[in-house]
Amino acid sequence: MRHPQTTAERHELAYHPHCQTCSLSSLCLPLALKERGTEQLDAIIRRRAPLKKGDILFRQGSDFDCVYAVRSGSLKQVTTEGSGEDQLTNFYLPSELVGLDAIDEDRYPGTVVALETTTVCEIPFDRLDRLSEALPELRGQLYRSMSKELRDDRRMMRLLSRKTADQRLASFFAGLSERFRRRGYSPYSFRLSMSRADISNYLGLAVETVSRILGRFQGQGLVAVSGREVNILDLPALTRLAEEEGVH
Amino acid sequence: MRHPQTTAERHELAYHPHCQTCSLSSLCLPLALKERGTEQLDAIIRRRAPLKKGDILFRQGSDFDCVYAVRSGSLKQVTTEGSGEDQLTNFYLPSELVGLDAIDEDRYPGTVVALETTTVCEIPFDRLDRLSEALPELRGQLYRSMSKELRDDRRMMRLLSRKTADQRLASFFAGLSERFRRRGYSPYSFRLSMSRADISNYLGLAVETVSRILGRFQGQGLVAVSGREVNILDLPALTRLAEEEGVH
DNA sequence: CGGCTTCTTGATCTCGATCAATCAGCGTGG
DNA sequence: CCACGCTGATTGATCGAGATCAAGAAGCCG
Repeated sequence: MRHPQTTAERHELAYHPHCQTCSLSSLCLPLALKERGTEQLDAIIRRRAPLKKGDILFRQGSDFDCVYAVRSGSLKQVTTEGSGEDQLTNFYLPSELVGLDAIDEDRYPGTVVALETTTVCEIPFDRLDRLSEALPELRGQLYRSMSKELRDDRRMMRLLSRKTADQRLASFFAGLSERFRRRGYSPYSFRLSMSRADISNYLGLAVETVSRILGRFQGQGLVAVSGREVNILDLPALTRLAEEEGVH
Repeated sequence: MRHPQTTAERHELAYHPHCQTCSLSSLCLPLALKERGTEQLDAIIRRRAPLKKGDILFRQGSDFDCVYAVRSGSLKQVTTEGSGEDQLTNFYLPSELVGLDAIDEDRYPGTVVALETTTVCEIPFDRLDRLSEALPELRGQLYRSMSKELRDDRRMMRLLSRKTADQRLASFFAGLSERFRRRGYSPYSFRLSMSRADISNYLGLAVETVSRILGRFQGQGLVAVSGREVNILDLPALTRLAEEEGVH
């Protein structure tokens, strides 16, 4: 299909992703899949039309049928409980799987919103499950994704229950830096797709606190922040601060 | 095997559990398995000798090979990071699966300790995984278990980042009550297997705070607590308090 | 430009941590 | 059976990190 001519063919190129040619395949579900497996996975995946900033991927409480792999961009998951305030429970970056926490109750436990222009691969879960029967590597990768998310959650609980505001911010930036590095982007210079309000909500702090500490970090020469543009100046110090023990 | 005579037979009865006769089968992995599947699952499960209070099921960092289903008793998972203080990330009650967060890194991310005399079923994960290939219901149950743990983690994050100390305690008791109810025990009267220190660590509070609030709850007629003996007097009020919105 | 939202900065107040005894439970050995 | 010592639980007094309240400043888009 070197010279796509028909609209059908053009549509196919535009909306049907190929794991084989995806730059994320070494981080995403196809990890460890042989060619044949990747093809089978390809067959059940659809790429949704790109989401614009603020667009909703799915709403809290709606019926679960698909998990999504982030292809580009980023999203946040927000849970509203009771009469109450929202809780931002996760940010999702390329190659990460969204919606795994919906399997148990058969409905999405939070609303997922694009933070910028974002493309995702849509994977019907029942077909993924059936495919995982025949492909042990795929099954393993699924178990591993969920297990990793569990571990990350535990780390987050530790952050929320034991770390000071400074340590939380430091962890957040060190974590982002590491995630960008893994994905082949600069770990030192990047643009935040989330607002201060998102960050503070996620870290369990007030917006004002985030702002103040960012200012302090700037003064200490740890980072240079201008709006959403971030330059990490002293990653080792940041990491040290993030891991440094309690206030005891 | 009505009259076990040989030591081998007696050993078999003592240490080889049977999902078919286990009172937890409707909550645990065999959920939704047909007879044949349950037998296959039985074949790979071993029951470990009972753990006594304080015994360690596995240590943080040791190689992952088995997940464990709690049969009776209870355990806590504790993670030590850096030079630092422990973080209690989970309590496990009968029918719950322990060790799912170890799959990704192939080592246990925390130490799991028995809080009282506890029996567990030991399930080699590689065999469980292979069995899940042939038994879609088992696979589904595994996915669901992990998914549920993810959801519970998100709820915990919400608790840690948005709830006051009173609300945390109220959530904790309401949650325990519900878990006991599910398992067929009284939701109103039970014995805590964990210490105040465990509770406070889990909830991200100081021991003194837990103690004080427990006293206050007692005064308000919400619960009657004597040592580790708990009587829930006003569950609706407790639930209301737990869900009640922010301090805004 | 003007009307937004988002971000920063400053002043005050509060919840829960910390410090410090005291108390209760409980196993151990005399 | 009781004194002793240890660990865990309660209670009281103080303090501080970070929330909240209250303005400004700076983007951002029509």
